[in-house]
Amino acid sequence: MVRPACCEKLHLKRGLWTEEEDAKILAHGLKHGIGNWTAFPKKAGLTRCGKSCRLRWTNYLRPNLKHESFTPHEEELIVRLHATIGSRWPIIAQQLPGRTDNDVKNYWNTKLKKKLSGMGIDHVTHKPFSQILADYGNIGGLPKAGMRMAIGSLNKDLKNAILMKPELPYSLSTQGFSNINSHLMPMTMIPIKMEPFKTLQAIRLVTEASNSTNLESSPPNLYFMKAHCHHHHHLLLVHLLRKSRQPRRPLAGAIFSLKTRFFQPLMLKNTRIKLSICRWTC
DNA sequence: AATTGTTCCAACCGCCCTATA
DNA sequence: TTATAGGGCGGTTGGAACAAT
Repeated sequence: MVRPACCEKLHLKRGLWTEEEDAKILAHGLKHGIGNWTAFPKKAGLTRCGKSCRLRWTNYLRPNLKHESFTPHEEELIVRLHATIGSRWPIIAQQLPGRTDNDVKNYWNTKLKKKLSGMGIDHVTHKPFSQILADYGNIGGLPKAGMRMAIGSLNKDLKNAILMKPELPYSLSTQGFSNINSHLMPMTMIPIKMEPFKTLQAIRLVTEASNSTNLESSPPNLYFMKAHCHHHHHLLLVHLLRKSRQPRRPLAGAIFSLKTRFFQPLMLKNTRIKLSICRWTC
């Protein structure tokens, strides 16, 4: 059966929203709920496409949204999370009550990128420019320990993975950003309240792996994350075997636990790894 | 006061994944 | 299994507001 077209844009209004249109969305959304966005504009008496209505609602009109400026604490959280998982704005916004992914993305693009650059920090790698230059000078001389390896050298690289350092080399204060050399702190010293960051780190690693793995043309890729669970240290080794862009074909892999010393099968349904999967691996 | 340059953010675009028929 | 719609997401843009000249 063929469904009606979702976004027939011909003759539909675009651009900035008027107060009258906002009032219609609010009145209908609060009274009847959202339901199907495609059907929403007609029910609410709007000549916009459903996608446009959804955007207006989620980014501006829905209840409990904050419209005031970002606080220093929110700034710091955004930078830390971006350093951990990159531009996964919906996940970052989930940690900031009342903020939307669009808010966070805009704030990053207009303020925080410049602020980091002004501090001499690269907003992509979150490393000082000086360190990037130094690393660049060492290309070819250092192994990519802990990120990529052959199966035959497992023991040596397990050791490297345990010593893996966190990615963010600085912290932010209420007065601005300040460097505290926290990159020298081993992952095991991160307080227990930082657990969500470990989970996010896992998302980043697995996502990077899934983006770069090609079974046909390159050897299997192995990626590490370290995690604590019930006072036992586990080294989780995610072994990705399949490029995930193939629709409906799960990403196959395995995790290795230092506690059990066994590989366990791991199936990742798609590249956009959800938090629940990473919690399962812990 | 007029012009030009810059900043900011709401909204759009296009791609992707999932659900459904 | 395939085709299609719905919805989520990251990147980008248009234009209003503000600042500088």
